[in-house]
Amino acid sequence: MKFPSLTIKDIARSLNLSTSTVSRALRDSHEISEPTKRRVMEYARQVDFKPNRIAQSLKDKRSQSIGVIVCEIANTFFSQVINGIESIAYQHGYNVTIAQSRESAERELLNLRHLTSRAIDGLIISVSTETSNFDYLNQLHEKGLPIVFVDRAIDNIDTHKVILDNYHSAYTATTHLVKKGYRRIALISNNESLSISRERLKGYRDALAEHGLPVNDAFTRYCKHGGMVYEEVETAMKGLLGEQMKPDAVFAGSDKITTGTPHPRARPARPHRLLQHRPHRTARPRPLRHPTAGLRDGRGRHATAALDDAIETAPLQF
Amino acid sequence: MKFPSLTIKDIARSLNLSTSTVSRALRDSHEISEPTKRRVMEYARQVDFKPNRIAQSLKDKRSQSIGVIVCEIANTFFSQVINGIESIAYQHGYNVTIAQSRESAERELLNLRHLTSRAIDGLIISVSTETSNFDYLNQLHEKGLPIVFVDRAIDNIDTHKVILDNYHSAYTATTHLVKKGYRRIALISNNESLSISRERLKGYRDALAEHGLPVNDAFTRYCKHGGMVYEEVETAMKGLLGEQMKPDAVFAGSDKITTGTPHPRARPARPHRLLQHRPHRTARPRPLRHPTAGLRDGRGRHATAALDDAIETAPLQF
DNA sequence: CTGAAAGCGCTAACAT
DNA sequence: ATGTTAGCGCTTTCAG
Repeated sequence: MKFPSLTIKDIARSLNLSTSTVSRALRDSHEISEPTKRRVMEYARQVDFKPNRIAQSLKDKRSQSIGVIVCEIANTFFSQVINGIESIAYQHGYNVTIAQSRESAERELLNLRHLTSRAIDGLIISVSTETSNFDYLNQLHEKGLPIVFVDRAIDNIDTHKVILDNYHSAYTATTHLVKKGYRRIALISNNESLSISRERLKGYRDALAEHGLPVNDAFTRYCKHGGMVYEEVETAMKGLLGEQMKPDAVFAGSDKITTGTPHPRARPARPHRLLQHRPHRTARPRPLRHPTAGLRDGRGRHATAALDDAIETAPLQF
Repeated sequence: MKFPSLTIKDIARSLNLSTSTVSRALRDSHEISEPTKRRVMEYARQVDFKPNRIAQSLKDKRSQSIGVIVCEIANTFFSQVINGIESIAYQHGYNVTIAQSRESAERELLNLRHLTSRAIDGLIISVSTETSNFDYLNQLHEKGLPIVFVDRAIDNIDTHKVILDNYHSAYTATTHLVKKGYRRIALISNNESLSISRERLKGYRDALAEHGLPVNDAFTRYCKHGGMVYEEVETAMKGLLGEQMKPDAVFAGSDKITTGTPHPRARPARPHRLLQHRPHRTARPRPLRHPTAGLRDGRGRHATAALDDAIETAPLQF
């Protein structure tokens, strides 16, 4: 805050001590006598002294805050993720600063720059559907910024990732449709570049193949914005219905696509079956390649440990 | 971030200039010659220089970030509010740091202390159901921290508030039930101390009174935690059903109470009618009593203006 | 055990 | 037009 708040200097003056003594006393240093400590602590309590965290950050290059970037907060999935993150972060004295990419690679980059320049101790990110250039993230990672991916990860960056078992879930979903008797199962997927899309695609294709069904490329349609733009889902659906052999079922690759999938106007040979993708949760944390040894929290725990917790505990029920 | 990132000093050294010249050049000051400016800018771009915002904050006592405290992020209402806030904040170069009170006054206070000590330029808060002591908020307000209340406001603090027309909505809802022929309309309300509860209660009572129905105190039950705790809703409902003259309809005072209201096991004389409270939106900003004149954004706009925008544009559809 | 002084990175008043 | 210096609030050598 910018309004006059009292500082260590003020305390020092009032108590006729040096700032360093006050500083040390407040941090309960062993090199300060008990009486002095008490005097300082007591006085600090009285005047409700709060150390300026900004100054502390400048000094020891830690901000005690972690940045979170998701496509959209008002998305049940992500708001729950953020809930979990905030919860654990709070327990460890961390602040959470959030930003939305709105599925735009450009905004994501701007957010990234903004957050990192404001000094975050770690980053939790679910990349936007549009993101295809990972240079900046890679740079940050190589510079040692602890990064945790949620849901949408980047293959080439070797760091902690909390992701779903996309492959098997898609496989199971597709198999379900097959067992129900559907034969021409289409897939409306999120943007191709996303790891989750690729994995789900593979599960879908494998399921078809293993059940002796043909894998028709025309039956896979992509939505660049993951269904955020209504038209793209409509286009995908219309495209499918324009096929000579129309699909008799559609596997919608994600939430937004499901809810956005337009009701087909053209009457299909058989009513369409929309199956929402609800993968199981799997967490597979891997050791960080860059341990960033300097970063520890109050308990001496590695800073990234807090991030791990944050993610591990997030209620990823999708 | 804590890893070595280059500073103005480094640039100055490389370019054989003084740090102040570099600083001024980067901020496009008129007192720097064009050639020098270009040289500095160009070099800064090359090495991807990013000013340390922490240092800037320390200098000019502004953090360019606003704090948001809500009871819970994973609540459609609030996640949408936050969405709007982040969106506008982003446009104005502000960061958003969020914290959850989880309807606990204690956590709220801790969050408040944490956020303010980390220097936020403004606060947007929806107080917890539990909050009854507003001293700290008042203090902050009097110190000049710009505060905006969302949804749940505090009467005594005279600042911007974005609230719903609780009175009329409750009146309308109750009237609706009356017109449907219900006569013994109960109210399960959020905690009594909340302004929204009081206003809704008033609307409910007035509607009953004006339609010639008795206002029975036993027909109003409160949930301290606004329905976050399942038992409290159950208790309230059981209490109502335990009345000699059971209610024939229940007006649930908020989202969480609606969704949490247990199905009555006891068979009522007539099926219960749950009506969810969906007030219209009204924003009634009032001029700040403490203009905190020093606070301006890049465009010279008053800092609180940004906060206003943030709120004004938030999709408060409830 | 306590104090003086330097420094984190940046800005700005004050020289030149 | 550019450089010198001081200072934001805190921590931390380094000296007493």
